[in-house]
Amino acid sequence: MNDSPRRKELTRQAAQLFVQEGFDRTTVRMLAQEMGIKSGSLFHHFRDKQEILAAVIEEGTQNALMIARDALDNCDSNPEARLHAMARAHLETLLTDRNAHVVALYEWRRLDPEARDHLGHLRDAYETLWEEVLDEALAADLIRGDRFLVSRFVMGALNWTVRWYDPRGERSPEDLARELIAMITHPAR
Amino acid sequence: MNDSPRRKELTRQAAQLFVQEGFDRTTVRMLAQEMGIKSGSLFHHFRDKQEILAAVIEEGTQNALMIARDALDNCDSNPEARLHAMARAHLETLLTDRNAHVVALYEWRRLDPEARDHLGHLRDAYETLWEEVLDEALAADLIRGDRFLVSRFVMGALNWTVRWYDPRGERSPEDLARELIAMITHPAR
DNA sequence: GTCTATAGTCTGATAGAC
DNA sequence: GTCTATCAGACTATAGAC
Repeated sequence: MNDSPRRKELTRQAAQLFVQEGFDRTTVRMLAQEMGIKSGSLFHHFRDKQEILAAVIEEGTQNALMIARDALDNCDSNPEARLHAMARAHLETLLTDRNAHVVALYEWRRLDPEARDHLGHLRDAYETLWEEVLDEALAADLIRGDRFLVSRFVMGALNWTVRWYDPRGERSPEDLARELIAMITHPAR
Repeated sequence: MNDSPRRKELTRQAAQLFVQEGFDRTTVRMLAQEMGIKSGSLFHHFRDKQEILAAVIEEGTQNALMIARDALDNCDSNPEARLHAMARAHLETLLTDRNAHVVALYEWRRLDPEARDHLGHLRDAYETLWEEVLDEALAADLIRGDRFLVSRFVMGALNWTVRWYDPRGERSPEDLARELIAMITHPAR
């Protein structure tokens, strides 16, 4: 539709509800209430409920991509540092912001085919970034295994944190990143 | 309610739909059609939709627990063999049967508080099994790290396979288990 | 850009016949 | 144990006034 600041703010609020309740359980009335408007007014900003989901997922993936690129640009160039930067960036978008990126990962299946098609390249760009960093780690013998499987196992371990992580606990996303890297890397010999 | 063979069969069919569509999107009419009856008849077997979910999750967790115990009873007693048996059992209940255990993991949040309370001990028993096996691996220096984090990372890597695994592909659950163990273990030195 | 009002559909669940 | 018929409520989305 458009990408006014207003729409951006509404998208941000929708993301929070989608994480809390799940997309299917979130009604347009709940969304409108969260936004401080009536449900009818919502459809001035979004064509339908699907479009809200697409906006959230686009926002979440774009944001994750940006933060990951930033982190990679500002860390040491050795494979371990890059791996750690990538994992930390991923966890921070999932656990600190706790919003749009979670929706992108957990509600992807709810996108209709057209939206999935339109957003596929964004998702691919993010996954490619991961695969590059993992390729470097594999080439340096920091990790061992099949590239495809390693990337999926690592992403799984990271993405599942959403289910158990307690932000009020004593572990930071950075702690988690460090521990995961320690678990899967073979120290220099 | 009860646990007749009929109810067991209906539960099995419900599990399949819950995996395919998600609990929220699955209507009682869809469930009834899958079962070959009309929607009104469904409520002769289950009090309400919630009870169907609870039945599926109970079945899925109990089955996973049974299969895991079997696998542990019939494998070598060294920590690596036990870890492998556990991972393979977990993946087989998720990827081969592709049913109730997936629902137990992915729709747990949809249980109402009473059901969650009633099924909590089953879930705990299964997680305890995992922690025992991981403790042995940690004690043997096969894996390194914090017990809590290691168990969650491993379960995350395993549980996430549901999202990308293609049963028609060339990798078996056993292959996946072997590769995951290889990734996280430090070979004897 | 937001409101009120409501159309039209689908939902989980119940009642009573067979 | 299954059926038909239906209720009452919730749902997404629209129309038109302001």
